[in-house]
Amino acid sequence: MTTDLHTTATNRLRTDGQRYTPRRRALVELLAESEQPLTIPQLLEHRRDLAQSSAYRNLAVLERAGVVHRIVTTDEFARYELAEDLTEHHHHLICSTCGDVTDFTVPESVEHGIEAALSKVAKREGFQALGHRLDLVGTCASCA
Amino acid sequence: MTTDLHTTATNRLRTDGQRYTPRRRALVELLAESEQPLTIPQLLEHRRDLAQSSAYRNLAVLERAGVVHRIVTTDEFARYELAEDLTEHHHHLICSTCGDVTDFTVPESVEHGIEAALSKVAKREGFQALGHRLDLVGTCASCA
DNA sequence: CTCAGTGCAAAGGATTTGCATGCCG
DNA sequence: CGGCATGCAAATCCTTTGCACTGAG
Repeated sequence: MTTDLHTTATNRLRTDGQRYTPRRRALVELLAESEQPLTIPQLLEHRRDLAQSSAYRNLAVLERAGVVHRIVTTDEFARYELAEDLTEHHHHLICSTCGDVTDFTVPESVEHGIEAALSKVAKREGFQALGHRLDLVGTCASCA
Repeated sequence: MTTDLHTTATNRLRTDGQRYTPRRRALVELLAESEQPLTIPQLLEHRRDLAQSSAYRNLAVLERAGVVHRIVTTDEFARYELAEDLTEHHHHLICSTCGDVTDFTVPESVEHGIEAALSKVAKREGFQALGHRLDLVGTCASCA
């Protein structure tokens, strides 16, 4: 299961002509262990041996290969998480005060309703849908 | 109706100890006329007489006062739109290639399902919900 | 050897801020 | 007059890039 993740990562990188190096693997592991998207400073804090510039570069490579996903909230840092298809489909609680992000899921039935409505819109607009994003914005427990 | 918008803006700014100046009004008018969120370069292009720094400052003031809302997509610029309660509740089609944003709405029934599911999650997490955000991410007609 | 990956330091670029001036109250 | 709003230019700070070095094949 965990091996699968790294195998998938290896394959996707290879498709993009890239290698799955120790640094890149470290980043993927950190993201896999975390239950919330992480900023680069957070990643660097967990693994002091990672160089900042390489982290930025490697995350960009991983994103191009479709292994990780970059999300931008309102605060100054971008956050990274594993690509949607490597995790469960989930949504984000975004704290508008501190910018922190927490994951959550909604019932299948709600998902279906959303999907149906969205695909209708996409068709109407000539938009090629890749996925949707449902976030709940508010104030987290610690900022309240 | 249009007057209402400016009256509301005036009041919200006043609450925050701010004035509704001509520059600020110009920004609000531009956003109200547009059917999609605009970046600051776009705003400046429409009104060449606005200074960049003042635009940034005024939009920040307007955001604090709850008159406009700032959204960040994947491209380098932040975008602004009127605050949710000054417009219809709507969602965004976000092009992951060019970063452009288009508005759309979904049926009431879908909205209700979403709201119900989200308020349940919020309660469980001790999260104080301010609103939700549902975006469809993909490739727009002109980038396809 | 070759070439991608890495780290360091310097550069980029959207956004913010300092400061002098202008204007509303 | 007093203080906020404005414009210009300079400063900030996340992110990207140049360059020399190291390591895998």
